[in-house]
Amino acid sequence: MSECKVETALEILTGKWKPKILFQLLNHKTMRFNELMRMIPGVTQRMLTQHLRELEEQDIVTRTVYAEVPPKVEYSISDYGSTLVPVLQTMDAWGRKHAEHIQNRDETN
Amino acid sequence: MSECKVETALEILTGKWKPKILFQLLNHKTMRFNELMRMIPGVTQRMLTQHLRELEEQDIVTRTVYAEVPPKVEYSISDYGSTLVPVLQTMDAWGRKHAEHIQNRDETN
DNA sequence: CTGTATCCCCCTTGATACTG
DNA sequence: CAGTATCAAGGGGGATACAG
Repeated sequence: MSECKVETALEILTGKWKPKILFQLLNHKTMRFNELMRMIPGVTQRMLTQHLRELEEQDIVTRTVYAEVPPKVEYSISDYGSTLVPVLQTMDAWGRKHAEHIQNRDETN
Repeated sequence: MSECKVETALEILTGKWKPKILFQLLNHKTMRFNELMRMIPGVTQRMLTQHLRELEEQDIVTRTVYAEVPPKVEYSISDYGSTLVPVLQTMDAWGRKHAEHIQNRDETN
């Protein structure tokens, strides 16, 4: 690391619901708004909309609106967004090890 | 990713000054409090103390106090904290590519 | 179904002064 | 030198109601 761009990645992931959104979209490939609401316990319409908009603005998520009644909107990880997958996997793997670390530390008390 | 532990890693890195602190400690191996203050423009004593304490609590950073007058305290990345390095490198690498992506996107406007 | 619009609260951060 | 104490500000997030 010659100069720190970690924060650039953090900007994308920072937001209470963003990791959860990405997790859902990675697993289901494409999802509608209500589907995301159902799969992410506790999120409100307001926050889901806001975070999806931010991810869309950052080219991570693709938003597709179908001109139908009732409205239908689908979300998915963009091609560019998929470049984040290795990052997420690395963080996820470390997070698992860290959970063990915490447990070991607390057991020896 | 079977279940999302990305947030566990995010908890460690979340905090306005934490990436900067880790970046400095990785480059200099061991640093005193004032040295960190000088190398991190804009940080206040309060925030530097607070974030260092959190990183210490999470076993990422080691704090060594020397019983001298005037006081001398040294900070460094702990052995366990060094397991974070690959994560930081992955994020940093992606951050660089993302910077290019942004630039290309804006140039074509 | 897929959102907006308001209002409110809390938590992080910052500014500043003080201390062993 | 390496902090702590106190107070204030700002923004992220939540609750609720409304709309195309």
